Amino acid sequence: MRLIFMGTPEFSAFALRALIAAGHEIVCVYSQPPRPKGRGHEVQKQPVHLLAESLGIEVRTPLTLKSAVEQQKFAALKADAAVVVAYGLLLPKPILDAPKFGCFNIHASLLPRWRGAAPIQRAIMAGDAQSGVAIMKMEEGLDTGPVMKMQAVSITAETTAATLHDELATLGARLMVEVLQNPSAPAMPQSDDGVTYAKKIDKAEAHIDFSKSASEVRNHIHGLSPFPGAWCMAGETRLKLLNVEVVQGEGAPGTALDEALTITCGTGAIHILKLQREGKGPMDIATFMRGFPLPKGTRLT
RNA sequence: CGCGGGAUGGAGCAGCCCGGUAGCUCGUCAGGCUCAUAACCUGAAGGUCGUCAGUUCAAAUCUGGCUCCCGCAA
Repeated sequence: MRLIFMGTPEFSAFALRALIAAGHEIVCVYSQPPRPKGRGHEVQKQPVHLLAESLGIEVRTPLTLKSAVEQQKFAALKADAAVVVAYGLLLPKPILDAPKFGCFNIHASLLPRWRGAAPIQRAIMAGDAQSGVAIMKMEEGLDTGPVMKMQAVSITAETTAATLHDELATLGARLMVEVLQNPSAPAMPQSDDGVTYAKKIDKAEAHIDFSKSASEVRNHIHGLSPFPGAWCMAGETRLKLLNVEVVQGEGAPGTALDEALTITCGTGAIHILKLQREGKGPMDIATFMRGFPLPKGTRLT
């Protein structure tokens, strides 16, 4: 099929690769414009932008799709369908209606739970037992369209935002390819029950609160791992905790019970498995301790 | 020109301020001890101290450029 692809981050890139591998013709890619970011505030192109460019596909980066001009340019592509994955712009009705079969979206949650911006992180942070991917036919509302295909995956004690992201990106890409084999198949409207919204992650949320239960602390850390990364202070040094496990133990919240960074929480304790100190790369706990010993009794705040 | 930390044997760090031929923890290899061990003992190998230039009798250590990594902030 002649497809328009609209996406921005790495999550979307998985889908773009899969669509191309499935033999679809990508006539144009829409992505968020390059923005100053990172150290030095250098202007950087988005992952999907870079991928499309390397494949020789035309890339458009409009600031909005509300203008009639952009809408005409979009319609002029005469696409069979548009695939939208974490694009970052609202699609006005004229855009949604332009492609022959409409616009299809990959969303990383079991809709209607976790509509919105950060479904992967929110599912883990909330302690959900399951997450998943939904392919929906897009409507004007925020992630409200009828679902064409949905598949669940389980969230375990080891799941982090990174692992779930990759798993769902791969799964979502596969499901989208399947849906496009029969784009006019019936879709199931979303239930009105169980609707929740996944708010954007606020940096202020990333500070670890050891007074919560061990499993809550773990969910918080894993949901934000590795980005933006849940953190705490060890004296003057900022530590980003990446992987932890819940273990037995009690004491004043935030206290090291041993030399191996077992830290007490409100109830129970966590054992740190992987972390990153400011200015350094991620490290497993044994390696970290060789160069940065934290004695028993150390308080993390 | 957003702010800042870092680059030292395979890994993680110290040493740099107060220049003088490199140290710690671990790993590796060999041997020993032990019923046994991620245990313990003994010994060994392994580094042009990121890179280029400068200052100096002498630079990991001081000065300047470059490359790469990371934290914050956006």
